[in-house]
Amino acid sequence: MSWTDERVELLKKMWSEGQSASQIAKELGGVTRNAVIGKVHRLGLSNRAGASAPMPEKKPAKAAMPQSSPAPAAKAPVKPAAKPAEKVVEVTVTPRKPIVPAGQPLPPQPSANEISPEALANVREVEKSAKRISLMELTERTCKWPIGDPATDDFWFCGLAVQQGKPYCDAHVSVAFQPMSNRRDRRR
DNA sequence: CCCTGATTCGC
DNA sequence: GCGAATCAGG
Repeated sequence: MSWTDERVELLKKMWSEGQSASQIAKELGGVTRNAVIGKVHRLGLSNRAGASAPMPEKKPAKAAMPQSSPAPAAKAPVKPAAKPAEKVVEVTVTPRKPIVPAGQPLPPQPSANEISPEALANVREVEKSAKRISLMELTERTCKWPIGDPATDDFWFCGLAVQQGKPYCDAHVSVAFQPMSNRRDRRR
C-alpha cells in the first residue's frame, strides 16, 4: 500500500480528530501504526493541531541519542490544558458488601437497576462465555466482575479480557460505568 | 501485558 | 519517502 492522496487525507482527518495511530492504521488497512506515525511526522502534523487536541499526553520527548545529533526540530510543547473529562458515574447498587480482591473498586452486583436493556442483554451473553475463573486466577488483565453468590460454590469471576485501565471487560464496564446522560432523571 | 506517540536509520 | 525496530511512557 502506498500513501495515495485519499489515504493521506483520511489520515489527516482521523489524526486531527484525535484518533490513535493504531486506529488509523486499522482503518486504512495495509499499514501499521508505525507507518501511520511515521507519515504523521513526515507530514509535520505531529503536533495534532487542527481542532481541539483532546490529548493530555505529556511528552517531554527525552530521546537518548547515542551518537549523531543534528537536533534541528523545534517543537513547541503545547499543552491543551483541558481534558475531555469523561463524565461517568459509578452505579451504586447492592447494599451487600461482597468480598472482593483487594485493590479494585467494588463491583456492584448486577441488579437490573438503571442499566440499559441492551447492555444487560450483552452482559448475559458475555457471562455465558465468561471464563469462570476463580479468585486466585484473577490477574491485572482479567475481568473482576463477580458472578453468582459468594456464599455458595456457584460463584466465579468473569475473567474475560479487561478494557484497558478498567477492572472489567467491555460488557461489564458498560454496566458498571454509565454516562450521566444515560441515567434516569425521574426528577423533573 | 495492553496501549500511546517519538525517533532513528537502513532501505 | 517509507516504516520496522526501538524507545519512553501510561
